[in-house]
Amino acid sequence: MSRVTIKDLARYLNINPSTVSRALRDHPDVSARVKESVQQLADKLGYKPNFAAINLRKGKSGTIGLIIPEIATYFFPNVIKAIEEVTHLKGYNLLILHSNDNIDREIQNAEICARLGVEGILVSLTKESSDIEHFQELMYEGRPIVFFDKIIHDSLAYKITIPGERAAYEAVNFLLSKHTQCKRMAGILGDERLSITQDRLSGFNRALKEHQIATGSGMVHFAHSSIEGGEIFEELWNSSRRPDGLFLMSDEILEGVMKKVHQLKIDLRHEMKLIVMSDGFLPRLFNLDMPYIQTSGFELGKSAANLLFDLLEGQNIPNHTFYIDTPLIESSLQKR
Amino acid sequence: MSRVTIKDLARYLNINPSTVSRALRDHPDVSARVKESVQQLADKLGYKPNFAAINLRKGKSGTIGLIIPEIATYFFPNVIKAIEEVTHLKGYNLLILHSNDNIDREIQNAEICARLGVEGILVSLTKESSDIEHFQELMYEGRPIVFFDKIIHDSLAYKITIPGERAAYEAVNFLLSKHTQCKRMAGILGDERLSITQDRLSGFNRALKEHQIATGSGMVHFAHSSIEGGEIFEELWNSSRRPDGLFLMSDEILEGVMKKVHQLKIDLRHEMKLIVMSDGFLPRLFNLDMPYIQTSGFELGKSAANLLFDLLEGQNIPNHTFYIDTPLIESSLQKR
DNA sequence: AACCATTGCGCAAACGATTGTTGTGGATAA
DNA sequence: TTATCCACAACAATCGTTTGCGCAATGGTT
Repeated sequence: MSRVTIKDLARYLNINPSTVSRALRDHPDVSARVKESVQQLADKLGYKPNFAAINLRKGKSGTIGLIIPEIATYFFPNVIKAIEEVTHLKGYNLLILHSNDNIDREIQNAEICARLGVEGILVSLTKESSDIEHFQELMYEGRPIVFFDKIIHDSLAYKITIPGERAAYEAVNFLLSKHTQCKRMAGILGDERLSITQDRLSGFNRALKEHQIATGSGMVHFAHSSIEGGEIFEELWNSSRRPDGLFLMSDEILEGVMKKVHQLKIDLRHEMKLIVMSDGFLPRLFNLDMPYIQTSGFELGKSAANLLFDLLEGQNIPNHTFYIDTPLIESSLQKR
Repeated sequence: MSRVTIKDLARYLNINPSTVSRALRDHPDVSARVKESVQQLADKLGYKPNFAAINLRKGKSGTIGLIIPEIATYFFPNVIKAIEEVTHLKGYNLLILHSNDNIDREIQNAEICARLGVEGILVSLTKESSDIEHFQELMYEGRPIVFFDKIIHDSLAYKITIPGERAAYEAVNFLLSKHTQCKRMAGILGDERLSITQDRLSGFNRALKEHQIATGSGMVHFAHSSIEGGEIFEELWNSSRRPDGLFLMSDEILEGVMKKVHQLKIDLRHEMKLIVMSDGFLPRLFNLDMPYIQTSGFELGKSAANLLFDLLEGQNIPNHTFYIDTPLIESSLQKR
């Protein structure tokens, strides 16, 4: 592909390719005179190193792989952006593999990472992933892997996620305590198979228990899409036992709920308090006086990428599990 | 990186690497017996081909590059998703390079594509890109490039974009004609440097001219951020010559406007008609009876990727400029 | 003047896979 | 029996770069 090679330069200058290589990499064994002439010719002829050859020779690819279950969501674009920023800073390239929430594609993607020789991998699992078997091989080969966001808790791997239990607890606790004093809490969560759903569910339940509210039937619902989230909200709203407090675990669910709110022309203010786990975009978009737990995809991506590079640089990191901060924003009206 | 190589298999079976290679690729020159034993051993030892070696030998990378100015927007996540789908279908990998709306990074990214030997490139330009000089070299080398969305019109390259002039014209025309009969139109557009802004501006002006409305001062504004879009809206709203029709060229601007609408508790319905160019997400989120021109990032991404692969497959494509469909949705309430 | 250390460069072997050419043994045909 | 052909594998070169080693000059030290 790239036209002019080191050999070409060498031929042209009547010197050995090895000298050209060293000259270009500023090796001390090469005289300044030669270095200069090589540089000049390289510039003139537009020499571009061939990465495939370098990778082959060095056994490195200068690339890190990012495997994500979905792209077009509230969360992942910012994750990608942060990761891209870090990898670029470190002089690496980013290969993005999309699993489309499909375990088979995830396995394929792990394969691709192996074949391409990516040096490290960042993974957010699909709903369908119940283990990380398919990454074992990569890990045996000593390639650092960091699992983030959607993870398997009881794995030995490095992982970094949102402290879902704590955050959900805090959220629900906020609605149940002094400020708002909700009496009848409900929650709409995401796919049951996801680690983040289970985390947040635990926190939700702990808060209810602590406030001595029975975690009875009909209080927790799982939505598998934004639309289903809206439908569940409608049912809750029309229920004879309409809750006065509602916990939503994600922006996707909030989206569904808000659509229903608009569609049914509901005025929530005096009827039902909402609290969400969100990056803040939707809450601030509607300019509602809504509390939320801020979950930053950007921060998570950044931390995951930094952790990966620490590992790549050979740092010994005894702790395998990390959490990022998730502040409670009491109102989406307050400026950040 | 990958542990076991063709050489290892060959040594183990006491045969030549070339035979192993052919056996694995099902070459007719290899007997069934040998093929089978090679396959078995390869499976058992978990042989994985080394892409760097293959790339080097074949001069191909199996990778296509995607260069985009921004990730976390309304538009690009869906573009990426579509492109990823197509490339995956074709058995290629996708390398995503982020220019962060910075011309220097864009040039860097072009470089990286060259070095890595990507086989084809998809590019959406930054605001700062005023030419495509930095892609010439890649094009000389015969690597197909497709520019999409944010392009340079008077370049000879392959390009595919939204028919912004037509679409904006249609949008404004819609507000000015029978249904709504707006009399005083204004427009909020994006960064003046972008091709898509200029396109849409032309369409806007043409529609005004055709309806014999002076395209006087104070009617067209350029917003460089979502927030600025909101501020311009506020000014327009409070202006003594408040427009009764408003054209917004993107979701980013609509976002800013809607925030203001909520913040100022404005009821637009009888005062000001809006029309937007949008992928439909925001209009449907608010459940407003809002017309919009649908601009689908997904469709654009898909078409761009397909065009690139047509080129890669050596098809002769005389036409260099393509447009995607942008239907007028008369109300965001109607189901799609 | 003989010696040693340094400097600067070439040589050649890798990295892992592919591929054109050559070689070998056995079957077939004359 | 001998010439011919085919099926199957081995050989070797190659992709572009890197790197350990060797070896000539060079210059400085006794």
